[in-house]
Amino acid sequence: MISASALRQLAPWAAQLSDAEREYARQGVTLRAFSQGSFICCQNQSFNFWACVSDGLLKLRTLSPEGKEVVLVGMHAGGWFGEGSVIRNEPRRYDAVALRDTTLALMDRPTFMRLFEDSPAFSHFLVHQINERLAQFMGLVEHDRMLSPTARVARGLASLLNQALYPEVGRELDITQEEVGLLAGVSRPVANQALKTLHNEGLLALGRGGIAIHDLERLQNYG
DNA sequence: ACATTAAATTCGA
DNA sequence: TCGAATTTAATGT
Repeated sequence: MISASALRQLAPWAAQLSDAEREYARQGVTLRAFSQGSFICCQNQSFNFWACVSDGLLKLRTLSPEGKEVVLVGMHAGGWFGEGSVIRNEPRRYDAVALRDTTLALMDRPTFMRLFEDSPAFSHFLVHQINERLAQFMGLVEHDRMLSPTARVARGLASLLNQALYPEVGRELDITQEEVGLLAGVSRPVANQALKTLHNEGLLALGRGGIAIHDLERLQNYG
């Protein structure tokens, strides 16, 4: 079971709950570690937890009919995912793959459903979260054909910096260029060139094992 | 795929 | 415990 302080740190919604609700939530959340490259959950299999990245990096992905990987979204510390499958009580619609050693906080379905039904503050958070995701995906559809590697990298990074989804995130990401490639669905050298392009345009600065964002606005709307 | 460089680790005083 | 030497990891082309 997770500690009260750890829950407070991971879950912005926890602060809005009553003491009793928060304690109830805490008792339904456990931590689990996943090693780099491992599958957290697989498409078409059930995984009855709502999950939060405590530490690490992962991607949600699916395979196109031709067998090509399509990355839906990358997630890092503070991001919650899987509420859709838990609410519908159905198998996952995509895979979650750990891109580095990662620990997740997992809330079991009964706890989730009870909070969802009984706590207005919790439901409010969920609406906010789902709405923000929807906006993100609508942005993707809107720019459907722009699939240049640079644009994909720009959008992949921007999604990790979404203030609504990651309240604690700053302007800096601890992420290697190889991981950027995995998130954007491009090779490492291509990610390197894309990052260089974005740097030349003044959108970000590159460091070893990290990226500093200078212009999130333009990164989000790249292309 | 290879060359370069930064960072992390080991080793010896 | 400090710093040099070595190894490993990330980056650039």
